[in-house]
Amino acid sequence: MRAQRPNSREKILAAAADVARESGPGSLSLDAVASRAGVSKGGLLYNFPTKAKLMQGLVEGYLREFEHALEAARTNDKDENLLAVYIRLSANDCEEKQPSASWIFSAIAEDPDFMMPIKTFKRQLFERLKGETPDLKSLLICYLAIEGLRSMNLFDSDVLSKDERELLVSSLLEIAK
Amino acid sequence: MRAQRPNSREKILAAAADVARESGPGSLSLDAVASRAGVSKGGLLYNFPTKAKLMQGLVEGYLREFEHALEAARTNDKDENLLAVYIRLSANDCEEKQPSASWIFSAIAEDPDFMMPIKTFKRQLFERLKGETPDLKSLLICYLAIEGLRSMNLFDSDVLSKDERELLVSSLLEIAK
DNA sequence: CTTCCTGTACCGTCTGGACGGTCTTGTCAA
DNA sequence: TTGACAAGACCGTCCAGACGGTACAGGAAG
Repeated sequence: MRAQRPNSREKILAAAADVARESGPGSLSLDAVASRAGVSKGGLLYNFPTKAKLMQGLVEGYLREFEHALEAARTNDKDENLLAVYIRLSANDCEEKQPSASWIFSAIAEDPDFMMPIKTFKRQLFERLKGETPDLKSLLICYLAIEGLRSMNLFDSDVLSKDERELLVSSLLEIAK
Repeated sequence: MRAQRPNSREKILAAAADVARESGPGSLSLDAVASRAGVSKGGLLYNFPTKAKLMQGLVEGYLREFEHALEAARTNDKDENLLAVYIRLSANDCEEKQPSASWIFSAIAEDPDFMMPIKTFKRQLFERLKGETPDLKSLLICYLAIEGLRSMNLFDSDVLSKDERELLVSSLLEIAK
């Protein structure tokens, strides 16, 4: 299953994300992705035999990346608790002006079931956090606030100023400590 | 501009929301909406000359309803502060198992610009909250956590149990006080 | 020879929307 | 009271375009 011509899949995935962001989530057509990736439609359909597989690939890549980032940040700050690591990592993600994952809307429009891996991933993460965080109240507040931050980033909604965002994050880290 | 056959517009709007929820946001076609509303396609296009107008109608109705609900809850608990009212109202909205506004994904897929009224509305609401809430830190945490709750409801993601949700809300109300 | 692609031609389906016709309702003059 | 008439509300049909997907002939590289 691994290892076609090394980077073709990655290029296509990146192209799909770009198209979704720039042309709008509803305009994620195979032709657009193919031309953006510098690949013919036949080539695209060789790597992803169907549009559903493409979406699935996007979701899996997203989850894989997040997991890696979390583990990396974890081993970096070995003394910090998991919740704090998660807060910092998410805040970093949301720093980028680019919504970074607006292809999610394409996936949902295509079929809401594409979100299922993400949902179960989040459930597992939350369970893990519950196991490692002593105070449930603090966890709930921090987790939900981060969820809110991610949501605002995803919807490209900039109601918070930079200062406010920083104040929020530092407050959450205080609570998580 | 007002007053067609009294309730035809409302019926169509409700039908559109139903179709989006049941058939998936990507399957919100005019035919589906028309048949669901018990109206011919011609009749639908008479009320909403274009699909964009339909989406616009959904957004406006959503905002109008929310505003009314907020004002109503406000006059009911005249002594409570705005943030607490907002928290309670949002928590109530998120109680429903039905995502209630999953047509939003349809609108985004159609054209992300449909979200602009919602964005400016939220910005205004946040400004209002800032004006009426003494402690910025509390406001940020509460507002973002509620945003997170709304996001989870919208994505139909049930990582929180009922008890956890209630604990969260009571904690937020404590902070907001 | 196999793998990985390119390029093109094509098909079936769906969708937004334009269009002309139809039924209903209100208005007003005689 | 009645009949004429116009505007409003809605129906059914049709169409051009876009899209996902298939099929197939080739070509370059290892």
